[in-house]
Amino acid sequence: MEPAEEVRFLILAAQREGNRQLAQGLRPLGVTPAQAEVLRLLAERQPLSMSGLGALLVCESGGNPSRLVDRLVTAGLVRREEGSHDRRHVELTLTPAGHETARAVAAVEAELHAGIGDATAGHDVDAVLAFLRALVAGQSAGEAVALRAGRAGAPTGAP
Amino acid sequence: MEPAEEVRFLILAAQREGNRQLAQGLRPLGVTPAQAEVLRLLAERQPLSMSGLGALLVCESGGNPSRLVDRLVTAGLVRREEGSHDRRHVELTLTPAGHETARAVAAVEAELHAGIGDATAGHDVDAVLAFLRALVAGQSAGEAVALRAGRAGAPTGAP
DNA sequence: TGTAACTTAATGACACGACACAGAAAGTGG
DNA sequence: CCACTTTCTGTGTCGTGTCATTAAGTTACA
Repeated sequence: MEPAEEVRFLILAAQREGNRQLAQGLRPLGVTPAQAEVLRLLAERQPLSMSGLGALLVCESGGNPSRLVDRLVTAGLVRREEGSHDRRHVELTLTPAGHETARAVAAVEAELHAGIGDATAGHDVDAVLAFLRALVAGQSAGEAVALRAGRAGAPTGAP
Repeated sequence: MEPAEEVRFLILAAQREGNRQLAQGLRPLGVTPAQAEVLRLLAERQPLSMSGLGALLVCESGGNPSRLVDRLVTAGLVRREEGSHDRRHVELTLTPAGHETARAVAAVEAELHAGIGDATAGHDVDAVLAFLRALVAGQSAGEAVALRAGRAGAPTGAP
């Protein structure tokens, strides 16, 4: 199997297994991995509009996460209010229950990250980070990661 | 952002963008990335049972890909026949149209792999492969990749 | 032989994830 | 003030992914 193909399949496999593991850890909290990402993002950058949230989400690269947010509103974790000076905008904020859940999510994520660190001990993480950053440079999901990691703007070759 | 977390998000981003790109390339053929994986697998290892296929698929790590195969049967690309000596088994084979589509899929994949090679030129692919293999070792999707790549059996630490 | 355990595939339920389209609200030119 | 364009959000549709359950077929074993 050619290297690029194996990279592709390994990335797919890692995403699937990581997601499955995260979903299992989050199940007691009653949220899914995608919902958890919204909660963590709001906890850090509240308030956000729908499209502002969409630009920062790594899942759901394209359009609007309306339906994703819908379920969080229904679950009582997120508040959705009309913007005051522009009624097209929506102001998304966490409810107290949402804050609580976001803290629990952070704990589950920390556990997962520790597992990743253990499984890959002895490997050159920086080389892997550089490789993956180059792979997703200039694509919307890649930009979202760059924004989240504080490497905003032009990450590699996009002016 | 802590390294393990960035690895997690970059893997998610890479999977999403890669899938989007592949889906776009496959659209003229009328198949999705998941369906393409089935076609390529059958082209190489025909015939396969439903669970045999499931064990080799990187997408859909868990159970049986019945519904995935269903659509390929409906599209006339895959034939599904009852096993002769065990009627629980199913024999999956490609139709002539399926063979034709599988060849076209291979061309689209080659294009994607070339793009991956270009985007990551100058990086140490072997280090990345080793990292990712360690990350998914012992998990079903990881085993599937190991089987497909010919590194069957105990890939890293699983006896 | 007869039945319990196991394997295999199908299916129901729920939540994504991507695309395309619809519709309201703000800004813009005349 | 009125059409026109742009921006932002909501929604329909299709195809996964995952888990749990069901049903049918086969094997093991008393």
